[in-house]
Amino acid sequence: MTTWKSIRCSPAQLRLDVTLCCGQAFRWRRDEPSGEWRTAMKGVVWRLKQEENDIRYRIEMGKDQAKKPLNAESFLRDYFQLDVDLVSLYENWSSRDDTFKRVSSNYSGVRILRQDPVENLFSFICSSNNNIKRIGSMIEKMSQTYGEFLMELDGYKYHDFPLVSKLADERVESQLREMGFGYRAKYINQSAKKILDEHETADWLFSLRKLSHEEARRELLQLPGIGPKVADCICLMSLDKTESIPVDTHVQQIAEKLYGLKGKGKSLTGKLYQDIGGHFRRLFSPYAGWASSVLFVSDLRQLQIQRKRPREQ
DNA sequence: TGCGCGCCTTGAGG
DNA sequence: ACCTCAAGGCGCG
Repeated sequence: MTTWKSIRCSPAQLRLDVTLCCGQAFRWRRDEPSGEWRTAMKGVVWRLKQEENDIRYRIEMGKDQAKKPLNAESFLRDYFQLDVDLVSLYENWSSRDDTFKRVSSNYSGVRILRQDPVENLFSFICSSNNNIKRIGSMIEKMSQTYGEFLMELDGYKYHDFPLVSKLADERVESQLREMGFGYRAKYINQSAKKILDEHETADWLFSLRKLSHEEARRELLQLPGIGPKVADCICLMSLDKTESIPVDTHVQQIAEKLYGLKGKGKSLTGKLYQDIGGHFRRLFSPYAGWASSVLFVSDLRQLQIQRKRPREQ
């Protein structure tokens, strides 16, 4: 039986509410009324709660899931990259850029997760021309359908994220289409097949951590449904490329409104994509991707609504 | 090679 | 009812 334990960690170093629902991971859910954040990973259910100076945590295991030993604390330290001192980074970025200083003051504790590349990759194939809310429900359906069932907790069924081999099955494309995935259904199925065909196992994805940003990016771009932006998301969020800057519509708007960077038209050309990334890298290196994610969060209307909720009652 | 354009699915919000 | 937009990618000219 597991019990609650805690890791010393201030909200300035990590804010669960913003970090877990700002569109980098899509399977965390807030449980009410406990206020816990819950998800399934590595064969167990994770329960987290933010306290004043600690992150409290515990894991739940199903009956036959004591297979492999799992050090929960070291997993969480790795997943949240707690060795990275976020407070120092904010100070550094703020000292180098007044705009960041002003904008970030309302968004402390926004941290890049070190995710599983498989989940990260297939989640972000779903992200194209889509919104965070719907991406979340799509990933949820995918996990319920193809991921291993772990256990039920408080009436909710928890599944691991699907194995690549499950997503490579012939029937997956039509099934995902029926589930409302649209044109992304084909990309998911084809990318899964291609990974297994050309690289034997999904371990290949983890091996990209050892490559440079440019090399890893070039590999990812070979997969269907993965363009420059999604490749940079994967590089940043699961492959340790801290300088990777995914430029989406939000980052583009911030670059234009707050930093005066704009192209000739309103479309995001390859040149503008590189200019924006280059500008932020000059400002915020070597953790430029982390800094740009803070700016990204500040532009999310979805979060601004959520932030007001607790005060209204 | 680089760029601009239309198209691709769905569903929430205006 | 109709439009736009949402962490875009692809194929074409």
